[in-house]
Amino acid sequence: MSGDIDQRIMDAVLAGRLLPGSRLGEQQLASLFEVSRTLVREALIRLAVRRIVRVSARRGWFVAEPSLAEARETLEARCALEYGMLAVAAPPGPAGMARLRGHLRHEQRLLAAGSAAERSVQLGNFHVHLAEVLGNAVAAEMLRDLTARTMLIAALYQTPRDAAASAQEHVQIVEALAAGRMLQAAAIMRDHLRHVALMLQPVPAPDPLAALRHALVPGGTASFPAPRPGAGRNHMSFTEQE
Amino acid sequence: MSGDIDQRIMDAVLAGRLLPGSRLGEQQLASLFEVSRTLVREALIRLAVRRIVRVSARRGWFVAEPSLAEARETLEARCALEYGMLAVAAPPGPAGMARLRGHLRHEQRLLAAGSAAERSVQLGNFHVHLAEVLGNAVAAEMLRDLTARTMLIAALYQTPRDAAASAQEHVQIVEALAAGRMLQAAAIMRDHLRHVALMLQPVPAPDPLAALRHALVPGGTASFPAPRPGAGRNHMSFTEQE
DNA sequence: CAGACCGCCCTTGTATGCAAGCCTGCCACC
DNA sequence: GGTGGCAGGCTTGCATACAAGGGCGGTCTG
Repeated sequence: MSGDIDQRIMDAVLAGRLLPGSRLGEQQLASLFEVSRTLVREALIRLAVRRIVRVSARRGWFVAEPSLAEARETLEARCALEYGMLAVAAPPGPAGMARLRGHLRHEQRLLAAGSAAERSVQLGNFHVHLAEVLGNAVAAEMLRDLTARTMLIAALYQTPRDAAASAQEHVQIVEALAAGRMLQAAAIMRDHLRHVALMLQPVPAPDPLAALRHALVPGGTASFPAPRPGAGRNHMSFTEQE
Repeated sequence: MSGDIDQRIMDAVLAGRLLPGSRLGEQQLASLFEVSRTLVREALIRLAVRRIVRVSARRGWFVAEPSLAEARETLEARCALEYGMLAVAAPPGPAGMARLRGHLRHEQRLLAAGSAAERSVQLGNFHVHLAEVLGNAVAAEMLRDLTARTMLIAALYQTPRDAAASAQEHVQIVEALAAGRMLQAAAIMRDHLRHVALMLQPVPAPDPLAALRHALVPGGTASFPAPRPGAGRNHMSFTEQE
């Protein structure tokens, strides 16, 4: 299949098994998947268009590391899209509401007993499902990519935000939807995403040069670029399941 | 360069030199650009992710022909995104306003003397520029693709809508922005895009089997899929400029 | 001993070769 | 004359071979 390898890599990213900056060697992946470099390369090209990976010419492929500015713009774009989606759309029908409520139950289940990665993924999927329920597959697809990028952003910049708080805001959105108050739902969504954006921390990761940099530049923090977590280090841990 | 071929093909699509359904043979393009099939193929793969082209396995590559349902969803997604973008963002600064006004002048110039294709492209670019002026490059990039897809949609379904009307609505949006009335601007944008959506005509093209289909299925129109305009026919007309 | 230079190795970039499938047009047969 | 089958050619799909470039380590020199 065509999108097979894409999905395998995507899954690993979403599950946090591949962190931002992880190296993705073409030959390495080809051996792992037992195909030629051609198919791996095509998959990586597709993922690059979606901004999940990036290629540094003749150096290698890496899981994307969105800059802080890009992170903020991504969340702002989500804010615009999802706010507008709710403000413009008609309230979902009973079937749609049932589906959303089912997803909320799923979220609660994972809050009680689930890995952090699972929780994050499903909290993101809420937004995709919402778009689908509102009848817009095109927006849903855009959100699928945007939420995936949000996972990378969270891995880089997000302080351990309480997943329960996110889930609670999802509940409020669904309640507003149930009452047919689309503008209220939109407003909650806007604040929800802005909350996430406000939680972004400029300092992305433990920095091996932190002590030295601090000693040399006690006041400013912007003089030296800080390397990404494990940039150049190999985070590969696919843990194939078969 | 990497995105070189992509852009050449994209330009041809935007200019209307490549219509929806046009065949894009790998070897044909490779000869034209004087590269191997590899690079052409990679470019086509990238464009496929962006939904500008599609591949039918072992049959060939074609310029995308969005279905009517997909067309409506694309416009609705744009509606959501652009409405939300305006509703959520802060008013642009003086430099941004100047840039928008400059683009409006450009539109007016093309209305007076410009090809239909040029007009359409620049009317679409207004939306991209707007996103950039509002400080969101991520949304701008999404809109770049969405407006391109809108060109394909227009080629398939749009009745000759007066370009002047669109341009006039752009003027109104910029005026609202200048007054700092973001919600008003958002509302105009929403209606603007809904106007376009309402103009979509279910019948995409002359259908050589229309008589036969009508004779066999007088009531329903959904039993037989209708072939796209010139499906299988070759619309290639790159008219290289060099 | 420190620093700079050089060469090897590992990476991606590009082209090409071969395999597989589909469409079309011809031919034989009914 | 019409219809079914078959084969050839043209298409993409995938693998592999080769080219080009950068990083790193060793070595040589000051």
